[in-house]
Amino acid sequence: MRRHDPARRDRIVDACLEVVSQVGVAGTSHRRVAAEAGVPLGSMTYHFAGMDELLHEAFSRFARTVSDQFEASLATAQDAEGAARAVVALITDDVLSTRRELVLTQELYTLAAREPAFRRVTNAWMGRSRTALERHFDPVTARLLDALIEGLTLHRALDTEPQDVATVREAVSRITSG
Amino acid sequence: MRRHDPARRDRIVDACLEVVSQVGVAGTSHRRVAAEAGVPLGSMTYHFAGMDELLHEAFSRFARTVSDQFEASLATAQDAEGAARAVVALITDDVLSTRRELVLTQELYTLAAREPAFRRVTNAWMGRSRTALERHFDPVTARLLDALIEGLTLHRALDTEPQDVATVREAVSRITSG
Amino acid sequence: MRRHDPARRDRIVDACLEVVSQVGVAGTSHRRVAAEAGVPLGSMTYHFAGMDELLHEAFSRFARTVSDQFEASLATAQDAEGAARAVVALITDDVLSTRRELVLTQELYTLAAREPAFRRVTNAWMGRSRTALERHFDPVTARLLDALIEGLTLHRALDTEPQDVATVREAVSRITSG
Amino acid sequence: MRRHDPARRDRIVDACLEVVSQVGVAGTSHRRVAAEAGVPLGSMTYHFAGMDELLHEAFSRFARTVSDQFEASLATAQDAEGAARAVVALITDDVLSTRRELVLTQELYTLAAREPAFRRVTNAWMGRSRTALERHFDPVTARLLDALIEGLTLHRALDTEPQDVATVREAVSRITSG
DNA sequence: AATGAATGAGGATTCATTCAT
DNA sequence: CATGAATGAATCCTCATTCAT
Repeated sequence: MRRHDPARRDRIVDACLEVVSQVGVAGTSHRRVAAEAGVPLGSMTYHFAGMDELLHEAFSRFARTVSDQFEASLATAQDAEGAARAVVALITDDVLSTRRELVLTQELYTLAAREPAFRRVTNAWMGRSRTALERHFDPVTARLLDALIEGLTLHRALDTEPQDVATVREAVSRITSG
Repeated sequence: MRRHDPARRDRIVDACLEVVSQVGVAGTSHRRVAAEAGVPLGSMTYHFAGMDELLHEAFSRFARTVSDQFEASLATAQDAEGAARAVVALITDDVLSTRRELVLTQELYTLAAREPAFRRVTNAWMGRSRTALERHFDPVTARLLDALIEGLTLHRALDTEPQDVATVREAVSRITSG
Repeated sequence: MRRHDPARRDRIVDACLEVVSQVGVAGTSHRRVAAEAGVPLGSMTYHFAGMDELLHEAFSRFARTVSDQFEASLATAQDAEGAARAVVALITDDVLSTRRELVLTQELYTLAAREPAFRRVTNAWMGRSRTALERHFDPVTARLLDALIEGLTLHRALDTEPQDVATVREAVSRITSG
Repeated sequence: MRRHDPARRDRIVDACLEVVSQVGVAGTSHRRVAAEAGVPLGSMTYHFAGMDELLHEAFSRFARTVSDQFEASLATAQDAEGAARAVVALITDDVLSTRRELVLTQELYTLAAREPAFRRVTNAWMGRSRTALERHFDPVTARLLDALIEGLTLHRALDTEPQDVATVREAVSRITSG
């Protein structure tokens, strides 16, 4: 009925992320996304050529969102020490501490591990992270820090026993005082 | 026809890993695994209660295999320095350097991010890695090293531009000389 | 091919009754009904959420059809005596005298014995029968007559040796002359 | 292991009735009956040629059991008046008042409506009932009473609103005082 | 421009039955 | 004598996609 619904595409993309976070890429179907978005099933293949296109758009948005938060966090730091504190905070509090974002990140990496199109998404994401870090650290340290953040965040999220902040602080300290 | 085929379960599990590495958990079906293993479709749900049980067994085997290689690599090291070299070698050469293992690892993490049963698999894996590292490093360093390995391996695998060995060596050095 | 086929639902419902009458609820499958209706298998779960919904609709239609015949028969009666004659005729000639209707009635009762949703169908049916009878008899007699019809019809249908009309007439006479 | 387990057949038959009462003939399978009886699946086709044979044996036993109770109830009656009271009691209290027996009876009738082999079971049952009634009533009354019992019992079981005993008593009175 | 109706392919799973042991 | 292992057929259902409107 509504002739022009420019928000519809957006709504579908958001719904897609929600569905993926709930049932995984494996369980995500046009039907489920359409139901979640409240749009007719026929809309799906009208707006998106296929599941791959939809997933690509959804994960691009997801990566950008998380990346924005990362940049914003680091932007507040005045010096390297402040940046290090921001990094520790990011690992221990933020982003992937929520189940939803851990799940979506992993789903994206899984796609990236297999398909180049999604690897471009993760590469852009990693690129932005490093650029943000390079405002406070030298390129090598930035790269190492980025990898460390990745590893600590993941292990922290998967681990059953909680990792204390002191350990994270120690790790960041060792990498940045190279 | 063949009444007793004790190796059949094993063959199905191996076939499952192969299929997952090719088309992902999302694309893995009883049909495909059965075809890959060369067993009738009916065998699948006879030997395994469902897809979940099969995936669990498959990823448990995968984790154990990779973990064994990890332990074996570290076991040859005579001292901390040798262990550090082994770690660098593991990141730059071994295990996940192949696409197949990167893909399977990510698929496992994705499942672990959502389902506790698979998190137990990753936890056991992480536990064994740390124990192996603790034969050469103190517990905190072992834990940090483990996370670093994770992050570097993943970024190395996803990155388009190859990461040089020197950077990895530098990272390990910083973490272990804490 | 045919985009709009509004009669399709109806045809499936009719086909379902036909299949049930032939092989019973136990032997009724989407496949068989689809084949009988001449529609693709995929249509089945498109038009009906599941077997239960289809059976419910089919038996609702069946009950209504039989109930209509019952009402029509009684409507022609001018007085109680005529109604009694109509009842005798119903038991000895009509409705369940055919195998198909006996079978379907029993299948419905079997479902009703187990599932409340189908019991609502039988209750509505019984309600209409009694209302029709109450146009000629007092409520208690109507209720007793209804039960008697049920029992005589069933026994008549299951019995190997044919029951004579005189016996049925005698039964109706005893109940209505209370 | 146990070489001789003569009770096994019996146990399977009982388990079959239990399964049918729970999920209907439609849902009864060798697997379920085997599980209920605690016997290996292979036993099923060893002891019984097929599902039909098993069902036939099970329902024969069921009919005999219910029939025995019927006879026993009537046997205590000293005269026609006592027999009438016993009949009222049977309808209002006994046999089919329990869901399980209603369900099994309907399942049996459903089979009987379609297959002669099961009709022989119901015929034998009806025959015994009438013989029992004929010890107190003339043949025609016995036959009518039998049908009335059938109808009242079924309607009582399916009806949502409870039928009072007085109505049943009235019905029996009208039929027997013919 | 947008969609509801429709469908064939493929999904997991359950099944009765067979047969070597 | 009895059964556990095995399987191919059939089960219901979900799916992405097509197309007339």
